[in-house]
Amino acid sequence: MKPPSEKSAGRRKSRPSFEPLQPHEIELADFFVRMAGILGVPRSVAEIYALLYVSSGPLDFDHIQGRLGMSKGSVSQGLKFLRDHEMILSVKEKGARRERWQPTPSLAASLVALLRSQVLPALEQAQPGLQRVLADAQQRGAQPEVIERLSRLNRWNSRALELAPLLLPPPGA
Amino acid sequence: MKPPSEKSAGRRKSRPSFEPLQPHEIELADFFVRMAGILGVPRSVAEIYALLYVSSGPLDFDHIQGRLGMSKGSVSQGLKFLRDHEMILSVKEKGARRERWQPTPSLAASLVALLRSQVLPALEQAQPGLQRVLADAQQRGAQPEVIERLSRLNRWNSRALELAPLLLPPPGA
DNA sequence: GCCTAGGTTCAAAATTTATTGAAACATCAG
DNA sequence: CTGATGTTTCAATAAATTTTGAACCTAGGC
Repeated sequence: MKPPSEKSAGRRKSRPSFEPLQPHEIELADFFVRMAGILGVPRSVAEIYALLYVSSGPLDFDHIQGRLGMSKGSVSQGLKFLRDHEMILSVKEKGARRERWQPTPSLAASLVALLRSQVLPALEQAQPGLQRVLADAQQRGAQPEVIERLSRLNRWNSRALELAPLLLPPPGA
Repeated sequence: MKPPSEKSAGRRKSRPSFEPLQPHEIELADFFVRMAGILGVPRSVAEIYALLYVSSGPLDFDHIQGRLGMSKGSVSQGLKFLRDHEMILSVKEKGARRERWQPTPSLAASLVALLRSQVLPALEQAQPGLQRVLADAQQRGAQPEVIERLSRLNRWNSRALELAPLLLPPPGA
């Protein structure tokens, strides 16, 4: 209820008002959205990443929300996803309360981390089940053709699990 | 309305009645469903593939529908998808009307074809857009950091397009 | 402690995607 | 041609996923 004592001396508080995405920004966002779609990553996440990717400096929460015109919830969840997959970094300025975000230096590394997080758990979880399916088939005296298929599947799974830590190292390298 | 003249001499016509999936079949289906999910392939498609994969001989439309308990439409669309991506082969017996299906010999090749069909079009379609975004940034005198990022993205896209036909050859090899 | 800027959570709403089933189509035997 | 079998199409429905927004935390300044 109290009227603002200062007009707008530099720290605006009420209506930040961000401009909508420019055509070139939209184009890049479309690209990221499409690519993300292949991996099942939601549109909002791709949009956030794209915005950070074309922006010169790190952006804070409100900028992202404002420029993309998306809800707080989506921005929060999107940043969480990108953080969890090591696709963005926070740049905290000393004495400042807000965090500001920028893309991780290597997009390649980011993608690898992303794939890793999707494929690895599936492979690991499948391991015992696949072995059981093969054993079962052998026990039942299934056709050699089927046994062969299931064996190959098992070998693949094992090899993939062995190779994974080499191709997709967690922290060090 | 006419009563069956023959009891069940071998060709049953009214109630084929297929048995539901066995535990070991379900386990394998779960694996394929999970993996397919990563690539955005629908559950029903993965289930069909899994069933063909554990089955000894080729299966016809009705068997697939019956054992998976899914609708005609889903089976038809699923088979179309698998056909289009060269993941299954039809084995037509001479004189028989129905087609019978079995998985392509190489699952690896199938997966490659699948990836190809998802990623390549996206890369191709993105090419001009990405170039435009980069040109735009240069023209606007954007930060060197941003220019560098966009350049790298362009180089990647180009290289991926060059490599694609080598890694993922369409017919011959 | 108390207040507030900054951010998270999560159930409900909106949107997207997959599945169904009835009608249309195709192909072959007679 | 006719009738039956085998398959595809596609609008309607169901299911899964994403987005929203309001309530709820949390840390830091006073």
